[in-house]
Amino acid sequence: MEYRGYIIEERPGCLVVRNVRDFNLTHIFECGQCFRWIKQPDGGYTGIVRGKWAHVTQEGETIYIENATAQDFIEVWFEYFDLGTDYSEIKTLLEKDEIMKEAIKTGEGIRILRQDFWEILISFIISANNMIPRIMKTVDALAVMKGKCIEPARAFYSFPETAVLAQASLDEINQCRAGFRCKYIHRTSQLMNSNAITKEQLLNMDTAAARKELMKLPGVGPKVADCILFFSGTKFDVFPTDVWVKRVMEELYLKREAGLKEIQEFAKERFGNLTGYAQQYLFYHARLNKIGMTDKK
DNA sequence: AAACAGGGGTTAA
DNA sequence: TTAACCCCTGTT
Repeated sequence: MEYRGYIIEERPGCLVVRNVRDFNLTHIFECGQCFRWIKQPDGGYTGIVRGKWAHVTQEGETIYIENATAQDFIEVWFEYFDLGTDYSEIKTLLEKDEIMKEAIKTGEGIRILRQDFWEILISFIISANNMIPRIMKTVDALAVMKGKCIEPARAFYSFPETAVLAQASLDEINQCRAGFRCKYIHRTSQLMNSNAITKEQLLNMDTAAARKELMKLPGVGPKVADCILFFSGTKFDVFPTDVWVKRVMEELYLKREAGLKEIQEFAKERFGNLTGYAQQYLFYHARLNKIGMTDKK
């Protein structure tokens, strides 16, 4: 059958999706936006989304989603992989910038996953001053501790519900080994459980206000707030500026050291309302090619 | 082998 | 504006 431009075919235990463009599993899963997809020996990735696991592989413009049905595609995967968005159009607009053109060449198959707001919030609190393998371990530890077991044979656990984390004691949260971030997880969970902030509220604010609102949560500063807004599909004109993005902007664009505010204003000027996507291509490009790492402290 | 640096920032001073 | 921060891995 056909669904919104994609040809989908149900096979036993597996879904085949054709006509998938601007899509590269490595670019998507290794560009730092998600923490629950693990590369497998067959080159595919196994991940846990909305309480269900899936294994995804790709051959050209065809993707195979193991443990998914056509109905799952319509209800979950189409949106999750942002398949309704034309990334060719985004890239064409950004490629007018010669530097960006290079960055896009590196990560041409990046797509911004539409991830769960609550899971992204906690995941990016954990990401502060941390590295990806450890963030992944910590998120998984939280899931094992407080999520639901969805596949005993492979120890797959869903991300914990807000109410469950909110009820956990700080001592319990500490067992996920997130260190000084545990107290942020603890307090933020309680605030979120009493609906301190909802995604719907943020959608109705402008980006600056939404950012400010998120930063009221413990453990959420400017960078983490931008990541939460972007990777939860709430706002797209943000420019999450971590050390990599700072370095790549300084090296390729500004040619000097620059502050956070300066970089973000420059990005807004240069990339308009596509700053989020621009940031993601730059981040992936900078990390893969270690741009900005030479002779910088 | 034991010490040390530093990591996809935030907080508190 | 700047140091401390949990934990862990990779480096001296």
